[in-house]
Amino acid sequence: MSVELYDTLSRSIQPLAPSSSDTLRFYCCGPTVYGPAHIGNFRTFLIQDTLRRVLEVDGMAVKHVRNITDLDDKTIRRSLEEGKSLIEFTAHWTEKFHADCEALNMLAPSIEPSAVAHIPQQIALVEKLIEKDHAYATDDGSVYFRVGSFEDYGRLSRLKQRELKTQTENSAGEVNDADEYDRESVSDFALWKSRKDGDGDNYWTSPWGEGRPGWHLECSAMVDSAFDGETIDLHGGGIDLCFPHHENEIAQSECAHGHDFCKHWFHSAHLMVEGAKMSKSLGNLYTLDDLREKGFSPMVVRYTLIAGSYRQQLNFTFDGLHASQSALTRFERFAETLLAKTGEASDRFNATYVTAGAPEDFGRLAKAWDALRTNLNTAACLGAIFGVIGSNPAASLEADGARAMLRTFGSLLYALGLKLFTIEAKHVDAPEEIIALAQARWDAKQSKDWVKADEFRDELLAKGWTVNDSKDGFAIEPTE
RNA sequence: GGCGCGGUCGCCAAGUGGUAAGGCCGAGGACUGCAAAUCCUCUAUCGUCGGUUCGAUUCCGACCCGCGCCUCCA
Repeated sequence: MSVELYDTLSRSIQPLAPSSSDTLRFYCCGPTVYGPAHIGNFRTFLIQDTLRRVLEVDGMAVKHVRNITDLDDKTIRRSLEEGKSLIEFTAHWTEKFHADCEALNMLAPSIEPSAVAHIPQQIALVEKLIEKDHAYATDDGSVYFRVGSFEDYGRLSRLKQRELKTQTENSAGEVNDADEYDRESVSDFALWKSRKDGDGDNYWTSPWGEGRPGWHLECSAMVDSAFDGETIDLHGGGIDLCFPHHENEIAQSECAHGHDFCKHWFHSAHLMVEGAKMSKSLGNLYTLDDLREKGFSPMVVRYTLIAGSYRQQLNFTFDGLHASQSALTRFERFAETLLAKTGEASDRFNATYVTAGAPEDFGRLAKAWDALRTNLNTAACLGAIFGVIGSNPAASLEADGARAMLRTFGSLLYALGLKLFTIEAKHVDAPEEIIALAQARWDAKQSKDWVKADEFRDELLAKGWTVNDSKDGFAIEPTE
């Protein structure tokens, strides 16, 4: 059985396989680096990363390309506001993005092209489209794609050209005014934007004058560049990009090359936060750092973001985050139980067992592995793993059996991108006074003076500290 | 209006034409001086109404409700 995935274009689940060569060509629309990425962005990137890992464990070679959008209205505006060059500004946020990706245990893409580094390719693509009469320059030096010249336009999102042309206002109720931009049709979109005052130094010379590329064009050019203009096998992105971004990518690339742009489209649903649409004004737009400050480890965030069906909206809540934390702890307990049988230490678990090398037989965890290969059903996979954990399989295993199960469990964790034993403990240093109180309580406890010991505990509690005992000592932490 | 997704236990969430995985929370138990942590056990007939069928949560139809996209938001 190969890996199967829902395809937006055919509206059906299709097996994934490289069309030519033996490597799957996989392109993802990456982040716009004008600030820290939020968890909604990461949900999409994490799902893509998880799919890539599943393919890898399944034995398929994948060329994974994810671009950096460093040239658009937002990056230009923000960099100017901060008085930085575009390069300097976007380099900073690209670096931050990389750090977050690493924390979330995401594999680095095979190639990570940037829009600014592909200006000549973008200009060449526009020239080709003008040559073939699919694009036209306007008096102000902009170039537009002539949507009416591409019969298949709207195929991906199932929007009919006729309806697009007659649509006179957008969802915000703003009028789509064709005249303002000198476009032939309101549905025509910009390939090249002529230089505006607000662009600062961010303009390039082109056959149509100074200006900069349009956003949609960037992806088409980077796909060409990374994959030699060949048809790609799989293209991913958030569902919001389906129209118009991906529709426009298809139009540009197919009109320029005369062959299919992409075979299989992979769209992930959006994230809601506490039941509401994520937005800055609601104050529910979280970054990874926000959650870390609240004490949630990146692995807990990853678990939360991939635990639900990727095609369904995920409602991100702090309840959910806590649930993930508990679930991950149970994974760790399970691993520890098995490790106890093999006599290995838990700190070697990730390096030894969490690898892309798949066992021939997933044994009792076969159901969990099959779930991942069937349209990336992470929820069913996790459920199946817990089903096995609940049956306490370690009880009847000797060292060899435990090792085999650790290997299959580890492969699943690799595919899910989850590392165990990495949860960052909240470590808060207690003041002297608190430590003294806790020590006094411990001493009272040692002399079996329970009344006194409890008094000390109440006192600590009143001061906001909780004390927990273990076999040979105590730990204190701020009460939640 | 167009395109699309969804309504399953308090919360989250799989799934199948033959009588519902799993996680969290909660309850009970074990352990512990008491707690905490951990372990064990327990909790649903699947939005409404029709239809198809021996049998539907799963297929079809209608309806109700929630949500996303519809020109540059992952």
